[in-house]
Amino acid sequence: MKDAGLARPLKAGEHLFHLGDPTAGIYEIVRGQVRLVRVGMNGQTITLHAASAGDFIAEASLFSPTYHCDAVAATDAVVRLYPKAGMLAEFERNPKSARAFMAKLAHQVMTLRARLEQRNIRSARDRVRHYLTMNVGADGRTVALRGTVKELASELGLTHEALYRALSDMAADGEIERRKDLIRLKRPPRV
Amino acid sequence: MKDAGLARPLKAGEHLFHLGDPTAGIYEIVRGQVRLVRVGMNGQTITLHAASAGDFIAEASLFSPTYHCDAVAATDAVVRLYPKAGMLAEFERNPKSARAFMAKLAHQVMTLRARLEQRNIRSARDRVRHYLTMNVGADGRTVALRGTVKELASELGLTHEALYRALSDMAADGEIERRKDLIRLKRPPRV
DNA sequence: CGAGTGATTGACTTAGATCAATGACCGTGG
DNA sequence: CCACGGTCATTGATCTAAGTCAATCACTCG
Repeated sequence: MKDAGLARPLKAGEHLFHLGDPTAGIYEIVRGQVRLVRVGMNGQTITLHAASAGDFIAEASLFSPTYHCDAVAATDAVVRLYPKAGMLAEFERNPKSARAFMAKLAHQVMTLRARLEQRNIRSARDRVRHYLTMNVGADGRTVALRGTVKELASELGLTHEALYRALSDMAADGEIERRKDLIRLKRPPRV
Repeated sequence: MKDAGLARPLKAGEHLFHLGDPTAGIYEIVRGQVRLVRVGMNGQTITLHAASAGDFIAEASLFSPTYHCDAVAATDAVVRLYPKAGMLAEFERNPKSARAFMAKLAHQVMTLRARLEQRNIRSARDRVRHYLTMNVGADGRTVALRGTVKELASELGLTHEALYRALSDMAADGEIERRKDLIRLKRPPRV
Protein backbone atom coordinates (compact mmCIF):
# COMPACT_ATOMS: atom_id res chain seq x y z
CA MET A 1 0.00 0.00 0.00
CA LYS A 2 3.04 2.21 0.19
CA ASP A 3 3.53 2.17 -3.54
CA ALA A 4 2.82 5.74 -4.46
CA GLY A 5 -0.42 5.84 -6.35
CA LEU A 6 -1.34 8.64 -8.67
CA ALA A 7 -1.75 11.95 -6.90
CA ARG A 8 -4.53 14.16 -8.18
CA PRO A 9 -5.61 17.63 -7.10
CA LEU A 10 -9.26 18.54 -6.74
CA LYS A 11 -10.86 21.94 -6.62
CA ALA A 12 -13.51 22.52 -3.99
CA GLY A 13 -16.80 21.22 -5.31
CA GLU A 14 -15.21 19.02 -7.93
CA HIS A 15 -16.43 15.45 -8.24
CA LEU A 16 -13.95 12.65 -7.80
CA PHE A 17 -16.44 10.08 -9.00
CA HIS A 18 -20.16 9.67 -9.46
CA LEU A 19 -22.54 6.96 -8.46
CA GLY A 20 -22.50 4.35 -11.19
CA ASP A 21 -19.04 5.18 -12.51
CA PRO A 22 -16.89 2.13 -13.06
CA THR A 23 -14.61 1.72 -10.07
CA ALA A 24 -11.01 2.83 -10.51
CA GLY A 25 -9.78 1.90 -7.06
CA ILE A 26 -9.26 3.20 -3.57
CA TYR A 27 -8.43 6.80 -2.85
CA GLU A 28 -6.36 8.18 -0.06
CA ILE A 29 -7.05 11.74 1.01
CA VAL A 30 -3.72 13.53 1.06
CA ARG A 31 -5.03 16.97 1.87
CA GLY A 32 -8.39 18.64 2.30
CA GLN A 33 -11.75 16.99 2.76
CA VAL A 34 -13.80 14.79 0.48
CA ARG A 35 -17.40 13.85 1.12
CA LEU A 36 -19.17 10.72 0.07
CA VAL A 37 -22.73 11.69 -0.64
CA ARG A 38 -25.86 10.17 -1.98
CA VAL A 39 -28.60 12.17 -3.62
CA GLY A 40 -32.15 11.41 -2.62
CA MET A 41 -34.72 11.33 -5.40
CA ASN A 42 -36.01 14.59 -3.97
CA GLY A 43 -32.72 16.28 -4.77
CA GLN A 44 -31.27 16.84 -1.33
CA THR A 45 -27.94 15.19 -0.61
CA ILE A 46 -27.04 13.15 2.41
CA THR A 47 -23.49 12.64 3.53
CA LEU A 48 -22.34 9.08 4.03
CA HIS A 49 -18.88 10.02 5.16
CA ALA A 50 -16.65 13.05 5.39
CA ALA A 51 -13.07 11.94 4.86
CA SER A 52 -10.07 14.01 5.86
CA ALA A 53 -6.35 13.83 5.29
CA GLY A 54 -5.07 10.35 5.96
CA ASP A 55 -8.36 8.60 5.40
CA PHE A 56 -9.02 6.08 2.69
CA ILE A 57 -12.31 5.97 0.87
CA ALA A 58 -14.10 3.53 -1.36
CA GLU A 59 -12.46 0.37 -0.02
CA ALA A 60 -15.54 -1.50 -1.09
CA SER A 61 -14.96 -0.39 -4.66
CA LEU A 62 -12.44 -3.21 -4.96
CA PHE A 63 -15.29 -5.63 -4.88
CA SER A 64 -17.84 -3.76 -6.88
CA PRO A 65 -17.89 -2.87 -10.57
CA THR A 66 -19.30 0.60 -9.95
CA TYR A 67 -19.26 3.23 -7.20
CA HIS A 68 -22.24 3.26 -4.92
CA CYS A 69 -22.23 6.99 -4.17
CA ASP A 70 -20.73 10.30 -5.25
CA ALA A 71 -17.43 11.64 -3.98
CA VAL A 72 -17.06 15.37 -4.02
CA ALA A 73 -14.33 17.61 -2.66
CA ALA A 74 -15.59 19.78 0.19
CA THR A 75 -12.43 21.88 0.03
CA ASP A 76 -9.52 22.08 -2.33
CA ALA A 77 -7.96 18.69 -1.90
CA VAL A 78 -5.40 16.22 -3.11
CA VAL A 79 -6.11 12.52 -3.39
CA ARG A 80 -4.03 9.55 -4.35
CA LEU A 81 -5.46 6.67 -6.32
CA TYR A 82 -4.52 3.07 -5.64
CA PRO A 83 -5.72 1.27 -8.75
CA LYS A 84 -8.06 -1.60 -8.20
CA ALA A 85 -6.44 -4.01 -10.65
CA GLY A 86 -3.03 -3.56 -9.09
CA MET A 87 -4.28 -4.14 -5.59
CA LEU A 88 -6.30 -7.21 -6.44
CA ALA A 89 -3.39 -8.67 -8.37
CA GLU A 90 -1.12 -8.00 -5.45
CA PHE A 91 -3.54 -9.73 -3.10
CA GLU A 92 -3.65 -12.69 -5.42
CA ARG A 93 0.10 -12.90 -5.71
CA ASN A 94 0.98 -12.20 -2.15
CA PRO A 95 -1.34 -13.59 0.54
CA LYS A 96 0.56 -11.63 3.13
CA SER A 97 -0.58 -8.33 1.67
CA ALA A 98 -4.11 -9.65 1.51
CA ARG A 99 -3.95 -10.46 5.20
CA ALA A 100 -2.56 -7.06 5.96
CA PHE A 101 -5.40 -5.40 4.14
CA MET A 102 -7.96 -7.56 5.88
CA ALA A 103 -6.40 -6.73 9.19
CA LYS A 104 -6.62 -3.07 8.40
CA LEU A 105 -10.29 -3.37 7.53
CA ALA A 106 -11.05 -5.45 10.61
CA HIS A 107 -9.36 -2.86 12.75
CA GLN A 108 -11.37 -0.10 11.18
CA VAL A 109 -14.58 -1.99 11.85
CA MET A 110 -13.57 -2.29 15.49
CA THR A 111 -12.78 1.38 15.83
CA LEU A 112 -15.91 2.49 14.06
CA ARG A 113 -18.10 0.30 16.24
CA ALA A 114 -16.53 1.78 19.31
CA ARG A 115 -17.11 5.29 18.06
CA LEU A 116 -20.69 4.45 17.20
CA GLU A 117 -21.22 3.07 20.67
CA GLN A 118 -19.82 6.26 22.06
CA ARG A 119 -22.53 8.24 20.35
CA ASN A 120 -25.11 6.33 22.33
CA ILE A 121 -23.87 8.15 25.38
CA ARG A 122 -26.02 11.16 25.93
CA SER A 123 -24.15 13.14 28.54
CA ALA A 124 -21.23 15.21 27.32
CA ARG A 125 -19.22 14.36 30.37
CA ASP A 126 -19.71 10.62 30.05
CA ARG A 127 -18.90 10.87 26.39
CA VAL A 128 -15.63 12.51 27.20
CA ARG A 129 -14.93 9.84 29.79
CA HIS A 130 -15.59 7.16 27.23
CA TYR A 131 -13.17 8.80 24.84
CA LEU A 132 -10.50 9.23 27.45
CA THR A 133 -10.74 5.66 28.65
CA MET A 134 -10.62 4.43 25.10
CA ASN A 135 -7.53 6.45 24.33
CA VAL A 136 -5.33 6.25 27.39
CA GLY A 137 -1.69 5.64 26.69
CA ALA A 138 0.34 2.75 27.95
CA ASP A 139 0.59 4.23 31.44
CA GLY A 140 -3.17 4.01 31.74
CA ARG A 141 -3.66 7.59 32.76
CA THR A 142 -2.56 10.04 30.14
CA VAL A 143 -4.26 10.86 26.87
CA ALA A 144 -2.41 12.70 24.15
CA LEU A 145 -4.47 15.31 22.35
CA ARG A 146 -3.75 15.29 18.68
CA GLY A 147 -5.12 18.26 16.82
CA THR A 148 -7.17 21.10 18.22
CA VAL A 149 -9.88 20.87 20.82
CA LYS A 150 -12.40 21.90 18.21
CA GLU A 151 -11.43 18.92 16.11
CA LEU A 152 -11.82 16.67 19.10
CA ALA A 153 -15.24 18.14 19.70
CA SER A 154 -16.42 17.23 16.25
CA GLU A 155 -14.96 13.75 16.57
CA LEU A 156 -16.97 13.37 19.74
CA GLY A 157 -20.06 14.80 18.15
CA LEU A 158 -20.23 17.74 20.54
CA THR A 159 -20.06 21.46 19.99
CA HIS A 160 -16.73 22.86 21.02
CA GLU A 161 -18.44 24.90 23.71
CA ALA A 162 -19.97 21.82 25.26
CA LEU A 163 -16.61 20.10 25.22
CA TYR A 164 -14.83 23.05 26.80
CA ARG A 165 -17.39 23.13 29.56
CA ALA A 166 -17.23 19.41 30.17
CA LEU A 167 -13.45 19.58 30.40
CA SER A 168 -13.45 22.55 32.78
CA ASP A 169 -16.05 20.90 34.97
CA MET A 170 -14.06 17.69 35.11
CA ALA A 171 -10.91 19.62 35.88
CA ALA A 172 -12.73 21.60 38.58
CA ASP A 173 -13.89 18.35 40.14
CA GLY A 174 -10.33 17.09 40.11
CA GLU A 175 -11.23 14.24 37.82
CA ILE A 176 -8.71 15.25 35.19
CA GLU A 177 -5.77 17.55 34.83
CA ARG A 178 -5.24 19.48 31.64
CA ARG A 179 -1.86 20.14 30.20
CA LYS A 180 -0.95 21.44 26.79
CA ASP A 181 -1.74 18.68 24.27
CA LEU A 182 -2.34 16.19 27.05
CA ILE A 183 -4.94 15.18 29.60
CA ARG A 184 -4.11 13.23 32.70
CA LEU A 185 -6.75 11.20 34.50
CA LYS A 186 -6.59 11.95 38.17
CA ARG A 187 -9.08 10.51 40.56
CA PRO A 188 -10.79 7.23 39.82
CA PRO A 189 -14.32 8.63 39.90
CA ARG A 190 -16.17 6.91 42.75
CA VAL A 191 -18.56 4.39 41.24
CA MET B 1 -18.38 -19.01 6.44
CA LYS B 2 -21.43 -21.19 6.24
CA ASP B 3 -19.60 -24.14 7.75
CA ALA B 4 -21.34 -24.54 11.07
CA GLY B 5 -18.95 -23.57 13.79
CA LEU B 6 -19.30 -24.72 17.35
CA ALA B 7 -22.40 -23.44 19.04
CA ARG B 8 -22.06 -22.50 22.67
CA PRO B 9 -24.63 -21.23 25.15
CA LEU B 10 -23.84 -18.44 27.57
CA LYS B 11 -25.62 -17.45 30.72
CA ALA B 12 -26.26 -13.76 31.28
CA GLY B 13 -23.16 -12.21 32.78
CA GLU B 14 -20.88 -14.99 31.64
CA HIS B 15 -17.63 -14.06 29.96
CA LEU B 16 -16.97 -15.34 26.47
CA PHE B 17 -13.37 -14.18 26.58
CA HIS B 18 -11.19 -11.78 28.49
CA LEU B 19 -8.73 -9.17 27.38
CA GLY B 20 -5.43 -10.89 26.85
CA ASP B 21 -6.83 -14.36 26.24
CA PRO B 22 -5.31 -16.08 23.23
CA THR B 23 -7.65 -15.62 20.29
CA ALA B 24 -9.81 -18.59 19.35
CA GLY B 25 -11.55 -17.02 16.40
CA ILE B 26 -14.60 -15.08 15.34
CA TYR B 27 -17.94 -15.47 17.08
CA GLU B 28 -21.35 -15.13 15.60
CA ILE B 29 -24.17 -14.16 17.92
CA VAL B 30 -26.95 -16.65 17.37
CA ARG B 31 -29.28 -15.42 20.10
CA GLY B 32 -29.21 -12.82 22.83
CA GLN B 33 -26.78 -9.98 23.25
CA VAL B 34 -23.05 -9.91 23.91
CA ARG B 35 -21.13 -6.80 24.86
CA LEU B 36 -17.54 -6.01 24.13
CA VAL B 37 -16.26 -3.99 27.02
CA ARG B 38 -13.05 -2.53 28.27
CA VAL B 39 -12.40 -1.81 31.90
CA GLY B 40 -10.84 1.50 32.78
CA MET B 41 -8.15 1.51 35.44
CA ASN B 42 -10.69 3.16 37.69
CA GLY B 43 -12.88 0.08 37.53
CA GLN B 44 -15.80 1.33 35.48
CA THR B 45 -16.47 -0.45 32.23
CA ILE B 46 -17.05 1.13 28.85
CA THR B 47 -18.87 -0.65 26.08
CA LEU B 48 -17.11 -0.86 22.75
CA HIS B 49 -19.95 -2.65 21.04
CA ALA B 50 -23.21 -4.33 21.86
CA ALA B 51 -23.73 -7.20 19.43
CA SER B 52 -27.08 -8.84 18.79
CA ALA B 53 -28.29 -11.89 16.94
CA GLY B 54 -26.74 -12.09 13.52
CA ASP B 55 -23.71 -9.95 14.34
CA PHE B 56 -20.16 -11.15 14.21
CA ILE B 57 -17.65 -10.04 16.77
CA ALA B 58 -13.89 -10.10 17.07
CA GLU B 59 -13.10 -10.13 13.36
CA ALA B 60 -9.80 -8.52 14.23
CA SER B 61 -8.91 -11.49 16.41
CA LEU B 62 -7.88 -13.30 13.24
CA PHE B 63 -4.90 -11.01 13.03
CA SER B 64 -4.04 -10.67 16.67
CA PRO B 65 -2.64 -13.26 19.09
CA THR B 66 -4.84 -12.06 21.97
CA TYR B 67 -8.21 -10.40 22.44
CA HIS B 68 -8.16 -6.67 22.95
CA CYS B 69 -11.21 -6.44 25.17
CA ASP B 70 -13.65 -8.52 27.21
CA ALA B 71 -16.77 -10.11 25.79
CA VAL B 72 -19.58 -10.69 28.22
CA ALA B 73 -23.12 -11.90 27.68
CA ALA B 74 -25.66 -9.18 28.46
CA THR B 75 -28.48 -11.72 28.33
CA ASP B 76 -28.65 -15.47 28.05
CA ALA B 77 -27.14 -16.04 24.66
CA VAL B 78 -25.87 -18.53 22.14
CA VAL B 79 -22.76 -17.94 20.08
CA ARG B 80 -21.05 -19.86 17.34
CA LEU B 81 -17.30 -19.99 17.05
CA TYR B 82 -15.50 -19.91 13.71
CA PRO B 83 -12.02 -21.07 14.58
CA LYS B 84 -9.21 -18.81 13.57
CA ALA B 85 -6.90 -21.48 12.21
CA GLY B 86 -9.57 -22.89 9.96
CA MET B 87 -10.50 -19.52 8.53
CA LEU B 88 -6.94 -18.43 7.88
CA ALA B 89 -6.14 -21.74 6.25
CA GLU B 90 -9.19 -21.40 4.09
CA PHE B 91 -8.17 -17.90 3.04
CA GLU B 92 -4.74 -19.21 2.16
CA ARG B 93 -6.09 -22.08 0.16
CA ASN B 94 -8.90 -20.29 -1.55
CA PRO B 95 -8.33 -16.67 -2.55
CA LYS B 96 -11.97 -16.38 -3.45
CA SER B 97 -13.03 -16.84 0.13
CA ALA B 98 -10.44 -14.31 1.19
CA ARG B 99 -11.91 -11.83 -1.22
CA ALA B 100 -15.39 -12.55 0.02
CA PHE B 101 -14.34 -11.88 3.58
CA MET B 102 -12.58 -8.68 2.61
CA ALA B 103 -15.64 -7.56 0.74
CA LYS B 104 -17.75 -8.24 3.79
CA LEU B 105 -15.44 -6.18 5.97
CA ALA B 106 -15.26 -3.35 3.45
CA HIS B 107 -19.01 -3.28 3.31
CA GLN B 108 -19.26 -3.12 7.06
CA VAL B 109 -16.85 -0.22 7.15
CA MET B 110 -19.03 1.60 4.65
CA THR B 111 -22.19 0.99 6.59
CA LEU B 112 -20.66 1.93 9.90
CA ARG B 113 -19.29 5.16 8.53
CA ALA B 114 -22.68 6.07 7.20
CA ARG B 115 -24.30 5.34 10.54
CA LEU B 116 -21.68 7.38 12.31
CA GLU B 117 -22.29 10.26 9.97
CA GLN B 118 -25.97 9.96 10.74
CA ARG B 119 -25.29 10.54 14.39
CA ASN B 120 -23.84 13.92 13.55
CA ILE B 121 -27.32 15.01 12.62
CA ARG B 122 -28.86 16.71 15.57
CA SER B 123 -32.50 17.01 14.63
CA ALA B 124 -34.62 13.91 15.06
CA ARG B 125 -36.51 14.64 11.90
CA ASP B 126 -33.40 15.08 9.76
CA ARG B 127 -31.98 11.95 11.27
CA VAL B 128 -35.03 10.02 10.22
CA ARG B 129 -34.77 11.56 6.75
CA HIS B 130 -31.18 10.45 6.52
CA TYR B 131 -32.14 6.95 7.49
CA LEU B 132 -35.00 6.81 5.04
CA THR B 133 -32.93 8.12 2.16
CA MET B 134 -30.22 5.65 2.97
CA ASN B 135 -32.64 2.75 3.02
CA VAL B 136 -35.07 3.33 0.21
CA GLY B 137 -35.84 0.29 -1.86
CA ALA B 138 -35.29 -0.04 -5.58
CA ASP B 139 -38.33 2.08 -6.37
CA GLY B 140 -36.67 5.00 -4.59
CA ARG B 141 -39.63 5.77 -2.39
CA THR B 142 -40.48 2.96 -0.04
CA VAL B 143 -38.59 1.83 3.03
CA ALA B 144 -39.30 -1.54 4.57
CA LEU B 145 -39.33 -1.54 8.35
CA ARG B 146 -37.67 -4.60 9.72
CA GLY B 147 -38.27 -5.17 13.37
CA THR B 148 -40.17 -2.96 15.76
CA VAL B 149 -40.20 0.80 15.86
CA LYS B 150 -38.44 0.68 19.19
CA GLU B 151 -35.59 -1.22 17.63
CA LEU B 152 -35.38 1.34 14.88
CA ALA B 153 -35.29 4.07 17.48
CA SER B 154 -32.27 2.60 19.16
CA GLU B 155 -30.55 2.08 15.82
CA LEU B 156 -31.08 5.76 15.15
CA GLY B 157 -29.92 6.74 18.60
CA LEU B 158 -33.26 8.26 19.52
CA THR B 159 -35.72 7.44 22.26
CA HIS B 160 -38.73 5.65 20.91
CA GLU B 161 -40.92 8.57 21.95
CA ALA B 162 -38.85 11.01 19.91
CA LEU B 163 -39.06 8.73 16.92
CA TYR B 164 -42.82 8.30 17.20
CA ARG B 165 -43.22 12.04 17.33
CA ALA B 166 -40.92 12.66 14.40
CA LEU B 167 -42.80 10.11 12.36
CA SER B 168 -46.22 11.51 13.24
CA ASP B 169 -45.06 15.03 12.45
CA MET B 170 -43.68 13.97 9.11
CA ALA B 171 -46.86 12.09 8.34
CA ALA B 172 -48.95 15.10 9.37
CA ASP B 173 -46.92 17.29 7.03
CA GLY B 174 -47.52 14.84 4.23
CA GLU B 175 -43.84 14.11 3.89
CA ILE B 176 -44.26 10.42 4.45
CA GLU B 177 -47.02 7.89 4.58
CA ARG B 178 -46.96 5.14 7.14
CA ARG B 179 -48.15 1.67 6.42
CA LYS B 180 -47.69 -1.44 8.43
CA ASP B 181 -44.00 -2.42 8.22
CA LEU B 182 -43.40 0.15 5.52
CA ILE B 183 -42.88 3.86 5.02
CA ARG B 184 -43.47 5.59 1.74
CA LEU B 185 -41.81 8.89 0.94
CA LYS B 186 -44.37 11.30 -0.41
CA ARG B 187 -43.53 14.86 -1.17
CA PRO B 188 -40.00 15.88 -2.03
CA PRO B 189 -39.55 18.32 0.87
CA ARG B 190 -38.99 21.80 -0.54
CA VAL B 191 -35.34 22.72 0.00
C1' DC C 1 -0.16 46.00 12.65
C1' DG C 2 -4.69 43.96 11.36
C1' DA C 3 -7.10 39.63 9.98
C1' DG C 4 -8.23 35.14 10.97
C1' DT C 5 -8.64 31.35 14.19
C1' DG C 6 -8.56 28.79 18.47
C1' DA C 7 -9.71 28.82 23.44
C1' DT C 8 -12.87 30.05 26.82
C1' DT C 9 -16.82 31.71 29.30
C1' DG C 10 -21.61 33.81 29.83
C1' DA C 11 -26.73 34.09 28.87
C1' DC C 12 -30.67 32.18 26.74
C1' DT C 13 -33.46 28.84 24.04
C1' DT C 14 -34.99 24.59 22.65
C1' DA C 15 -35.26 19.99 21.10
C1' DG C 16 -35.20 15.84 22.87
C1' DA C 17 -34.97 12.98 27.18
C1' DT C 18 -37.80 11.54 31.07
C1' DC C 19 -41.75 10.35 33.43
C1' DA C 20 -46.34 8.83 32.92
C1' DA C 21 -50.60 7.04 31.21
C1' DT C 22 -53.57 4.54 27.86
C1' DG C 23 -55.07 1.29 24.45
C1' DA C 24 -54.07 -2.60 21.28
C1' DC C 25 -52.14 -7.22 20.94
C1' DC C 26 -50.58 -11.59 22.04
C1' DG C 27 -49.49 -15.72 24.19
C1' DT C 28 -50.51 -18.69 28.11
C1' DG C 29 -52.16 -21.19 31.68
C1' DG C 30 -56.17 -22.50 34.33
C1' DC D 1 -62.49 -19.58 26.29
C1' DC D 2 -61.08 -15.91 28.96
C1' DA D 3 -58.54 -13.30 32.39
C1' DC D 4 -53.96 -11.72 33.16
C1' DG D 5 -49.28 -10.19 32.49
C1' DG D 6 -46.12 -8.42 29.22
C1' DT D 7 -44.69 -5.65 25.29
C1' DC D 8 -45.37 -2.41 21.64
C1' DA D 9 -47.47 1.88 19.90
C1' DT D 10 -48.75 6.39 20.88
C1' DT D 11 -49.48 10.76 23.09
C1' DG D 12 -49.19 14.33 26.91
C1' DA D 13 -46.50 17.19 30.38
C1' DT D 14 -42.25 18.64 32.22
C1' DC D 15 -37.27 19.23 32.76
C1' DT D 16 -32.68 19.81 31.49
C1' DA D 17 -28.52 19.41 29.24
C1' DA D 18 -26.64 20.76 25.22
C1' DG D 19 -27.07 23.84 21.32
C1' DT D 20 -26.96 28.69 19.79
C1' DC D 21 -25.60 33.35 19.97
C1' DA D 22 -22.24 36.34 21.55
C1' DA D 23 -18.16 38.41 23.52
C1' DT D 24 -13.25 38.39 25.01
C1' DC D 25 -8.43 37.18 24.94
C1' DA D 26 -4.34 35.06 23.15
C1' DC D 27 -1.75 33.80 18.96
C1' DT D 28 0.06 33.42 14.58
C1' DC D 29 0.81 34.82 9.91
C1' DG D 30 1.60 37.76 6.30
